[in-house]
Amino acid sequence: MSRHAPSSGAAPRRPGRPAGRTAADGAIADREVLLAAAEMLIRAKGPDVSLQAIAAEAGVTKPSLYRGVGDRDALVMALAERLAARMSESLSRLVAEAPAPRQGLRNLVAGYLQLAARERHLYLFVTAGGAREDRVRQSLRLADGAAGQFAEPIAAYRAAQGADAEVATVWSYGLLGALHFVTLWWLREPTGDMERVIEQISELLWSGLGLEKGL
Amino acid sequence: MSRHAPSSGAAPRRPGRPAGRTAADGAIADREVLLAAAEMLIRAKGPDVSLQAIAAEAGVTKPSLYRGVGDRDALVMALAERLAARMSESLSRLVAEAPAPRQGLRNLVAGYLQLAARERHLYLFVTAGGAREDRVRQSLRLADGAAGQFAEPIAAYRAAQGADAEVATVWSYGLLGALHFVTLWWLREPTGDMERVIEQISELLWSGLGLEKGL
DNA sequence: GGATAAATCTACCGATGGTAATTTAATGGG
DNA sequence: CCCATTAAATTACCATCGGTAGATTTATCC
Repeated sequence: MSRHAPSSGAAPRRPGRPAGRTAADGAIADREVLLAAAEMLIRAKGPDVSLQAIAAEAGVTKPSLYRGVGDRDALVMALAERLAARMSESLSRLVAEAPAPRQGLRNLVAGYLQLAARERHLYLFVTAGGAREDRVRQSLRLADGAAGQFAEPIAAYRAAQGADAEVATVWSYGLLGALHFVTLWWLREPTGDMERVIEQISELLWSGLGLEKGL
Repeated sequence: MSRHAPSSGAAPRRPGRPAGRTAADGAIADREVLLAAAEMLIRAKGPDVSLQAIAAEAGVTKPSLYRGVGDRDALVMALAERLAARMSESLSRLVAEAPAPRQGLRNLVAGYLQLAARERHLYLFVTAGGAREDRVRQSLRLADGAAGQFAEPIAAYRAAQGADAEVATVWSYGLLGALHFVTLWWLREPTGDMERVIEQISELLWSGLGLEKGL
């Protein structure tokens, strides 16, 4: 192992207040360092890393990790917010640079799938977090962050059309749920080409089932 | 004695092979008993029950539970299959008795939401199962069971229309994902009336976003 | 320079999933 | 009829994990 990080070995760091750290000078900076280390380790080792391993990766021990970011739920929450922010930025840019709304949706779907695939471990870590917390919250952590971003333009459009803008919240969760499940399915069975999947789910979200009969 | 809940006390049941049990006579029946006890306890105590508690509820101990149903993943899987079967049956009936396809979709959505709400604990147990298994599989357990049921009529309809029937799989996961997230959101925040939510998500799934601009 | 506060680590706890070793009863051969 | 073997269940245990209390060292302040 290259162990480009403090991992474990090195200086066992005897207990006690560290030299050169004044009262509340690094508390916030530490948090970023800890979260970055967590992301790094999750990318490397997968979504089932222990808090001890994360702390070690950051060069500290569990209690310090707790002081920095809180319990495991807080950690997953923080990483979910980070990832949601990155996704929101990336996706909204993709949508904005599309020539037409339909293309915007397609770009959104494509960006979502590709980003999730690229950040596979992190995506799974934040969407299927630990099991001892509230399970609803657990499953919606990432969605909660993104739903607000989705709801705004939907509500604006509906209002402009004179239609019921109340659909925005439900539609946001519905869209994210569809994206999420298709993403999971794709992560598990990345068969065929992704382009086709992107086109297919885009078509569903854009035009709906529109069944005339059957089902 | 009815003792529908051996829970803990009662006869501590000394070790050893039980009296009156021949070789492979009750192995399969036992499995059903164990699963029923698990369902019962999950309904009563929520989705975070331990294997020890489930075993105790069934009147046995952990190793017997293992012999009967396997490890925790196998347990969640088995209960997911049971629930998926119940939902499929119930939902397909609701769809079948609808006068028109659009009403069928609405009935489907309504049935899904209501069943999940009624079986809240069980639903959460099978959709947000333990954290030590494969996370993709974990999140899709229930969906995997239902996706097949959804795919068939979708494919049939598309084929009848001369359209690409390959969408069936992706659309199934997309639909289930949308239903799942809206369900979770509703379970967490059951505000307003459910009828409105049902109508809203049905509209999205039937007609799509159909945005002319924005997002 | 000594008391107090802060920051960190070591050591531990309780619970959990999972397994090994043990105990009891049925089964089958002599 | 008795004993070895096998099946089925329990008890006892292990490893790991999340989380916390207590010990330990350094900075800060009077």
